[in-house]
Amino acid sequence: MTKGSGARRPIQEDLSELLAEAMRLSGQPAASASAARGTFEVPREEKFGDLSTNFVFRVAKENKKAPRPMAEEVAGKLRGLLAASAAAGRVEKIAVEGPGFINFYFTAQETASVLDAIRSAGADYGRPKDVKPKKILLEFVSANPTGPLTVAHGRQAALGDSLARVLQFCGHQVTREYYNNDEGVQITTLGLSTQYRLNAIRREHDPKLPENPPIPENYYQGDYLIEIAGELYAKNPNAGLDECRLFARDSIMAGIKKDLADFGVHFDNFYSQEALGKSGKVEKTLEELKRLGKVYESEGAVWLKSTDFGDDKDRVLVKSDKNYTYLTPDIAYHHEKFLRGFEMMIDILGPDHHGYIARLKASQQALGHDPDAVNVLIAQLVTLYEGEKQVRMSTRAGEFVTLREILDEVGKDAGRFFFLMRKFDAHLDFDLALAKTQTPDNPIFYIQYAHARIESVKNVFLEKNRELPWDPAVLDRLSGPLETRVLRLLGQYGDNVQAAERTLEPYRVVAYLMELAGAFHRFYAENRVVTEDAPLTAARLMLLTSVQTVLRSGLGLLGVSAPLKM
RNA sequence: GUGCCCGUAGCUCAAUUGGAUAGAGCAUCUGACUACGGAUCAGAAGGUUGUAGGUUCAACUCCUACCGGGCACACCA
Repeated sequence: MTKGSGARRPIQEDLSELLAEAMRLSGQPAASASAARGTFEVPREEKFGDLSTNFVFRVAKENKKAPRPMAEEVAGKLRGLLAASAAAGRVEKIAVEGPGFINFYFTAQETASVLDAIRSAGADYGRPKDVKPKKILLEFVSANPTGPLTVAHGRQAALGDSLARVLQFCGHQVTREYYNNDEGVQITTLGLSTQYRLNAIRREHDPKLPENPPIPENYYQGDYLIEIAGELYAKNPNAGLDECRLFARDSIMAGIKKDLADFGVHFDNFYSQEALGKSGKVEKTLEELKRLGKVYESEGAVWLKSTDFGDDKDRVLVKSDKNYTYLTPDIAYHHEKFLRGFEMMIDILGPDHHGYIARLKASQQALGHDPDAVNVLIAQLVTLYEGEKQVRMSTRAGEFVTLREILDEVGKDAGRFFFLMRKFDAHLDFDLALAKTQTPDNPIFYIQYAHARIESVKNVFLEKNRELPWDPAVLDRLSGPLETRVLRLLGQYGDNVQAAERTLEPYRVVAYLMELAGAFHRFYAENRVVTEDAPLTAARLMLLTSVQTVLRSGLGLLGVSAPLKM
């Protein structure tokens, strides 16, 4: 068996050395291969070749020379050097185009060699090689256990989970954590609201009891508390306030965990704020800040000097009634993240937390940590549509669309996919009607269908053959434009994954998969795969198998299934 | 009022973080099944990138001002 060409080093390495040498020959000193390497990119448009460099522009600027003639000269040297280099036979053409770009066009064999790489790497194909592994704490959802998860949490859950998958795929060590805000004012209000509902139920059973007053405005209004109070009534009709609080809190949290599990999202750890408080770590952190001289007392309250670290005003940590603000335990929590040895923290929050970022980072800097290690991603709001019609959402009177409803309506795959389709900092329009349809208009089906369709073709072949063929010698049969387009995209998978890792944006994987699926469908519409021509059949089956591998890998990064049949 | 985000084709969004003639999908119009899954594919049309300046070989991208939309500005969480 021949050794796969995927084991060869990336062609950029060879080309950057060549380029540096060509620059030297053209009388340009200080042109290092490493400087050249960073300038290579895959051109946006296919007609500009497989790889492109704008290196000449950068050098021309320093030397105040016209880029185009300089590029011509360098390209001439490159052509001369190519034959004797490691890249010989891999590059078909070197051309100067536009204002001075040098474009490299690969040979058909080089383009098709990606299939070898995919076959030998399998599920590992596309894993970036030059990513420095980090210990990352990814905190997301972290919804207060005062009500069921909403669509907004759904988006955060899909984003966080997919991001974790991308980061792990790139070699990072990721811990998924849910900060459980299980004590404090909101939970107290939850207890009161539950008690209110319990009283109402008690009165139904015993009309002699005094009538319930109208429900106070600041109480949680949702019907889910009536249900929970009903369960509590069955267990203990005379439950006191404390029992109401704990019962409702734990019952809601159990529901949240169920929703997350059904959405395919699991956490490594649920970090309890209550436990944090009891551990004394909040006091210790506060002491630490005092020792460092970052807090002061004024008007009976304790303030953090966050303005020293870029915040627009100082923040209260201990109120004049001696209670902590929300910020204080959260500072201790993030301090703990550093002490637990995490090098990078990612917090996914809703848009209402925008103003929170500066003070949180300031607090960590005050404690001597690197504020840039804390990455806060603000996931923008989701607007639901049913076709053209907007689905109204209102937190008023406890009316909102829950994640559970999304799950019931469109399912896990379509739900996750739609939440991931856009950049997280852009508003998301979620069309429930579209997510439910099984037509090519629906991008999730378009991609999954490509995967299932390939399986179906493979099965047609396997009806008459024992196993799928693999023969690198026939790869030159994949030279048409539609095949080339697919091959090129396959080669770009790793770059796209790495872009998702660098920008913390899983939507890049979504966009890539749509492109790959499209290129496959176009190829498939024009070409019959299983024919009498055995080498051609083999070559095309190799192409399809590789597409399937990459589709499965990419869908895996989104947490979306890759069905064999639909 | 102050700060942050956004403004790209009729609609929803891209544009490799400063690169080449600003690209897709939907919708519209015109086409393709004796077919391994038509649950698919091809073509046409659609733009002064909110406006006006600036920075440079090169600006949707960076800077300034203005216009329009969203969000945040608690001893709430």
